[in-house]
Amino acid sequence: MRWSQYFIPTLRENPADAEVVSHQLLLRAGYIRQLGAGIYSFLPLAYRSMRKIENIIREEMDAIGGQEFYLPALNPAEVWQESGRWDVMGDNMFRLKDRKGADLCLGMTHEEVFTTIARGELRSYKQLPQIWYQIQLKFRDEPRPKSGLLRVRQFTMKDSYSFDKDFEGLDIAFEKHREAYMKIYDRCGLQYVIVEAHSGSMGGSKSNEFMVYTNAGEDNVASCPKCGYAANTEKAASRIPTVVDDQDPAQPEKFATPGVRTIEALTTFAGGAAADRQIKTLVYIVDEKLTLFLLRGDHQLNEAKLVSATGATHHRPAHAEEIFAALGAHPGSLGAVGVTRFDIYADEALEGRRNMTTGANEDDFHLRGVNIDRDIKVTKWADLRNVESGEGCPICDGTLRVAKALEIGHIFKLGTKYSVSMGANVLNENGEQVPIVMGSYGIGADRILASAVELYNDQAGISFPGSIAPFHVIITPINAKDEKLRAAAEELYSTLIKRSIEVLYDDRDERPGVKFNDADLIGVPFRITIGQKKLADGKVEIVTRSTRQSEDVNIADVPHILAEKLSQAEAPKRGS
RNA sequence: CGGGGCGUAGCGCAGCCUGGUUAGCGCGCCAGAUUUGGGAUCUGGAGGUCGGUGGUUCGAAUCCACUCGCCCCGACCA
Repeated sequence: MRWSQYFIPTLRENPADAEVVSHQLLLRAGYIRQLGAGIYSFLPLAYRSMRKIENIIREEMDAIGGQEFYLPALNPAEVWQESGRWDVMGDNMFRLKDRKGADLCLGMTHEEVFTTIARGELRSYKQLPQIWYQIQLKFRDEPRPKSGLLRVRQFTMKDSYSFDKDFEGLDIAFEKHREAYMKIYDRCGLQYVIVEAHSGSMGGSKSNEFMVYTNAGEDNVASCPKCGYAANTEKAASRIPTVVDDQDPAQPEKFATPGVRTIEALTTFAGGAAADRQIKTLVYIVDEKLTLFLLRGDHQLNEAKLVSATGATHHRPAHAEEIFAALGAHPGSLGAVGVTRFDIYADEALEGRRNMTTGANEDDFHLRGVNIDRDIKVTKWADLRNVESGEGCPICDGTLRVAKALEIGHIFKLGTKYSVSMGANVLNENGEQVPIVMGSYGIGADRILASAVELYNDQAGISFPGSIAPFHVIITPINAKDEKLRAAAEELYSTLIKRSIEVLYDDRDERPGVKFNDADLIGVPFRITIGQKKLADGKVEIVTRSTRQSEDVNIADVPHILAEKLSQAEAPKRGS
């Protein structure tokens, strides 16, 4: 392409409301423009990169036997009602009515639609296994779209679904996807880590997320440098030192704690207790029911773990009035001793603890000498605690560190959740109807683009990996009006096109500085600079964007030197 | 949803508090000239219902009310 005829609206300054670097650079480099909150237009450069990403995904999915479909984004309510997710998805689902008043929605994911096809067409175990996929738009009415392409309401996802006759088959399909995903991210040049994850509204038993470490991410990953354990903190476990308690009195003792409202305040209050000798009582409304959650005073509740423990569809912290009505005290004086009317979930770190201090459910009073086994009627013990940096690895004797990360893919073992609720069965070898065992696997293509920018940028702009850059090379003649330069550039341009090298030719009549800066900004991996002096010796300059290194080469050698550099850049390298 | 902030030319901003001629500045854009190895210079131009609606006032970008949109911080996910 000739730059003068191609639409690359670069910006000199950062748009004011872009915070994260990928958002700033994609805007400045003329890749995207915003239409609304979490809604972006992809301009030609971005769309070229997106197609490359999609094709890499396509090739790797095809390589594991995936078959590409294209399903509707517009879905009738019925299929979602059958699976039960019409209600579960809540406000995150875009809903609409047709002219007859029938309920429809925009697909957030496609388990339901694919399962509809499976149950209609798959009859026998002999037709299994199947891996079906599509690359398509997903719509999610996010509570808070943010960070440019990182969190949007409409995005492109490769979603695939595996159908097997049994769980052994699912294990194989899951492993195939895991391998395929690794190849995809490797080919896209991303550094990533695979972590254990929380399955959320997808359901199912096991899931892995593919994460890119970046501060722009919204997840936290706990990892052990020693043994390689890695998990989303929504799921992560950790090892913490046991606290040895003193002998407790025969029964809890109530004592006045005027004005003490926090764990912190009670640690310094005369007659109080250290935070790890306190029981923190949190009150949530879980699927309409008021529920208590107990943690050690110095621990934080992880709400994803709350969901895992309770199986909740909806949850929120209870309001102070609701709490007072239920327990007779305000936050700051709450406890679970003697409470029987409500479910009580207790964190495993509290097991066996005694001589603890907690609220007395009477404002300005606490109880000490509490023995959990004796004094509190725990409904269920569960892991509720948020893992923190510096805690012990659950697998080895290493130390965990917690870091921000962005989710770029997620693979789930669904099991029979959808096949059972929607009636997708096949006949097995014994002639029995059995539910198909399913898996579901997603990759956000837009997030691959954005995370590549997060990972590969510098002061001057984007530095895309060769495999997903919109162009392989840019030709920059120093002076558009110099006939010799122009002729050399034109000739090189058509030569490279003939060699199938994707070339952008900056034929604009701009000053060299403008062209160099624009070339750096948009992130083309190689630049060929053609200037008078070197051209007089038959030479041009090849500049590598990522390293900023340049070398002078004979103009006739450019095509094969470039071809070599490009094939090196394309070579898959292990990312994690 | 709760909390904070912002809407003035394509982009970045000033003006608003304390209402008063034709609403400014930088960048970008158009024309011409001189320039051409890291975001040139000069000259001359184009471009704005000041997010919207209603109100107060002789007079509103400016004050008031409502409303829409966007960004950021906390609970959701590719």
